[in-house]
Order: sequence, then structure tokens, then C-alpha cells
Amino acid sequence: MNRLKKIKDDGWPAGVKKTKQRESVLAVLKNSDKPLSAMDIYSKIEKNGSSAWLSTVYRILELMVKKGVVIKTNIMNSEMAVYEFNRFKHKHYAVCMRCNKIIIMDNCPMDKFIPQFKDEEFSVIGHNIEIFGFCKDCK
Amino acid sequence: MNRLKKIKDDGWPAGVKKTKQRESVLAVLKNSDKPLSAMDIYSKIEKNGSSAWLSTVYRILELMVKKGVVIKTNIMNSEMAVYEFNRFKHKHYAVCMRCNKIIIMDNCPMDKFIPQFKDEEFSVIGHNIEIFGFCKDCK
DNA sequence: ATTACTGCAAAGCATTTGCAGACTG
DNA sequence: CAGTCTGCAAATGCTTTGCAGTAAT
Repeated sequence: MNRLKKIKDDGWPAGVKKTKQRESVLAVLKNSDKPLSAMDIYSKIEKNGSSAWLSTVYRILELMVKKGVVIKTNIMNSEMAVYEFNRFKHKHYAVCMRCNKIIIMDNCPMDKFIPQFKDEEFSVIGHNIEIFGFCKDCK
Repeated sequence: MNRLKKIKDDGWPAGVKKTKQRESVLAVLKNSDKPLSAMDIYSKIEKNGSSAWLSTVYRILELMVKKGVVIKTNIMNSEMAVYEFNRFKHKHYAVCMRCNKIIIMDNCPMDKFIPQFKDEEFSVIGHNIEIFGFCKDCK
């Protein structure tokens, strides 16, 4: 894995110029254990004393997703995408229907599951799973 | 189930006025075996010789979702929501990563699965599952 | 020096909202 | 006839794009 050094040992994607803004975005994502929206990332960068225009944040995120360093998701059909640092760990989230808290699920229902399709052949590459309900504070 | 007659025998939600536009929207959804976007629905209504302004379609969909007659989903993190008539059948979709074809999956990985959470209690209400890969025409 | 990246402004797209007139029960 | 729903227009919120100046290798 990682034989071609697509991602360098320090976690920086190969062939990508280092700039203050890019380092800020990646640092914010590395320091978070929850997925963040572009706006969240923008705010945290400002709070850290740095700066990066919102459109720049979007461009950086798009690049990092393409490089495989960052994962983009839409949680609970929200209109806002969230991004997280790719730690190459397989995981899923449970989302509280009242407070939107995100809880990491430790096991995966797809582990021993063979999907069955109606008529069609289909080669499975991956899956998204999202559980919803109420967290202990909300119910 | 349906003891309180929240949904009438003809499939119309109780206490909801019948209008030309609402009947058109629901008819389009009933006649489709795939989830449709608001725009799809709008186009199909026009094609049928009726009409309903796009914002009206959105308002009707929102109402029908609230009444439990329609299900809203965001497939493959697309920015566009899709809607389907609620046939009260539990199912999941597989989506082709190239042509976006939607294929219905016949079994559900959550059937015999007990989720485990890190630290937190969580009462599960439901789940979304989405499989992605390539359909037989695309690979 | 050359090429790529960012600030900034403005556009884009799906969806929502406000209002006055039209329609349903 | 009272109250709700719709057409229409305009606003919204997230995200993308174009361009000219700035910075990285």
C-alpha cells in the first residue's frame, strides 16, 4: 500500500505545492475527529490567526479529495457537504435526529454481507451507511 | 398499521386538500419505479399536459414528505434531492458510478446487525445504505 | 522565470419564501 | 365564505468560476 508514494510520509500528497492556505486547511482537518463543512474550516483558519478565502478553501478541498487525502460526504441529506481527513480507517456514522451529533460506529454491517440485485449484474466498489436515531442526551 | 387513517385507502393523506397540482405530483411519483428529482417531476407534469410551478412542486413534496406519503433522499451525495412514492417496502439502492443508473437491492445488510458505538448510547430509528460500483453495461 | 495558486467578485444552481389572487371544502 | 394553495418573482445558501495579481519551485 502506498507503494507509488501518492501520499508522502508526512501526509502531504505528492506533486502538490505547499502553500500557507493548503497547509491550514489540512491542519484543521487533521486536528478534528469529526467531519467539518467548508465554512467550519474557513472559520477555524481565521480563529487560528491565518486566513484563506472561502472559495480557496473549496478549491483546496476539491483538490485534496481528488488526491485521496480528504473524504467528502453529505450527512443526513443535508445540503451542506462535510470533509474529513482520510485516515484510511473504514467507519460509519450514526447521526442524532435532534441535535445532529455525529457518533462513530465501530462495526460495519457490510462485513459478512452479500448484496442481491434484481436481474442486474453489479460489481460493488464501496458503500455508504448512515444510521439515524437519538443520542443519549436527546432521548 | 395505519390504524389512525393517516393515509386514506386511496393513498391520499388525510386532511390534505386535493388540488390539480397535488394530484399531478403524486400521480407522477406513483407511476415511477425510480426516485425523481423535483425538476423531473415538474417536466413530467408538463409533458402530461398539466402544469405546476416548480416552487409549488417543492412545496407539495415537502408536505407529502411530512405526511409520510413520499420519501426524500440524496443519492450519491448529489446536490439534488430525489423523491419517491412511499410503498412501505424496505429497500436500498446500488448506484452505478459511471452512468448513475439506480438498481434496487433485494436484501438488507442491517437485518441481523447490531451496531456498536464508541462510548455513547444511541437508540437506532433507521438507516440509509447506498452501494456504489459499476453496472453490467459500464464494466 | 514559469507555472500554478489565491483573493476577490460575480455567477450558478437547487431550493425557499413573500405576497396577492385563485381555488377548495 | 373562510382559509388554504398556487403562480410568480425574488431571495437564499452553498458552491463554482473567471480574472488579474501573487507566490512557489
